[in-house]
Amino acid sequence: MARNKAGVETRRRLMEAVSELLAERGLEGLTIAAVCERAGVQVGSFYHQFSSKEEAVLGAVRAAIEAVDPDPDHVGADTVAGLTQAYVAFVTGEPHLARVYLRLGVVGGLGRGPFGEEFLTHHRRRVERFGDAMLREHGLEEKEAAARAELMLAALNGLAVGWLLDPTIDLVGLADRALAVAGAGP
Amino acid sequence: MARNKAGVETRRRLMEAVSELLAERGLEGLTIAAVCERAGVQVGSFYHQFSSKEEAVLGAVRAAIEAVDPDPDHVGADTVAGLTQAYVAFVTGEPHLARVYLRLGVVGGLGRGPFGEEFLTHHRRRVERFGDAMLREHGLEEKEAAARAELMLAALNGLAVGWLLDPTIDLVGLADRALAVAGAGP
DNA sequence: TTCCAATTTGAGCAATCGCTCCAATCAGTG
DNA sequence: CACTGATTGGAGCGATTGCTCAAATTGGAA
Repeated sequence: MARNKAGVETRRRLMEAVSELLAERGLEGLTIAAVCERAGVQVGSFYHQFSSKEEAVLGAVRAAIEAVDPDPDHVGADTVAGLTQAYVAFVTGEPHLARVYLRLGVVGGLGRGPFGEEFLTHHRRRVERFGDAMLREHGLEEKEAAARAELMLAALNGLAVGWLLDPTIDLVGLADRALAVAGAGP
Repeated sequence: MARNKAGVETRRRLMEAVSELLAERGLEGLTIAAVCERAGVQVGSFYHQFSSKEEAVLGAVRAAIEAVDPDPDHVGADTVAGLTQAYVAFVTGEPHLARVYLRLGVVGGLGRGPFGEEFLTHHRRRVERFGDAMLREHGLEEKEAAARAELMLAALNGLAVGWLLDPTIDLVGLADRALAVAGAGP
């Protein structure tokens, strides 16, 4: 067995190249030719490993989405502040991947390809975790916590969009302000 | 004068076709050929009216946004509630164009093509109008009003993203909530 | 009517892209 | 070593795209 040792390595290099180019050029600029050139591999090899461009991208996207998650394994309890900070850290730390991430959310949507589904699932899970944390920290009824969580996450996503567009805005300060508002409430 | 009567009509039909196809197929599926076919016009005529595909798309999105602008001519005074309602109306009334609009914001950015610049300019003007309205309605110092305006707009953009992704969320209710919070403040 | 600038036409260019195909090569296996 | 399936190389296909350009047409202006 193990007759595919070389194939595994090629696949890894290709995935790495996809991630890098996704960060550098976005989804638009990602071409098979560029991926193969960076991976030091020919087109034929790419299609021996992946059935399509989409399939390869999806793998890299999943990795980018998981990078947003401060606690991928669901151990320990989230805090609203912790989740907020993690999100801000992701956006400022990996702005290019954040852009791709948000782009999948905007372009995608229900029934708009595998990207949208993937993003939606992740989005809902994050809202839920924000809601749970709010439920835990402040004594709120479930519906109120859910609404605040949805709004809080919307504010963070919107701030990320704004900051990617115009890096001079005070992302951290505004996120803190949103956090304070979400805690106090009307 | 008025030697360009026919040209004006052609331009109008092309813009209409762009809007329709943007709604039907999104930015990806928008081709010059399809636009021209729907407008009943040849490709050459398109390029006599617009210098590029980008310019046409930008015009269509701009028109859709201005269609719901409560005060397009900058006379009179905006209200925070009015601006908020206009944005929600745009998103719910023209969801496909709203998606394109947000997409321009996410994909674009400073030095990322004409789309980004345009979006940024528009975004800043909107923040300013929100800020002015807040300054007028509540007695806030300028910096505080600006910060609240930025956060408010971020929340609206984020809510739009969320709603486009998952139309079951209560966009209107959450926008109202954001409005209330922005008015009350910390 | 004559004129001319605005407008329209539509074939076609140049570039790009995802992907196919098959021969050549490589490396475990028996 | 010989065998054989996995892997690689790379030319190139077929389709699409945004856009150009020179010639024809149109219709107000004088």
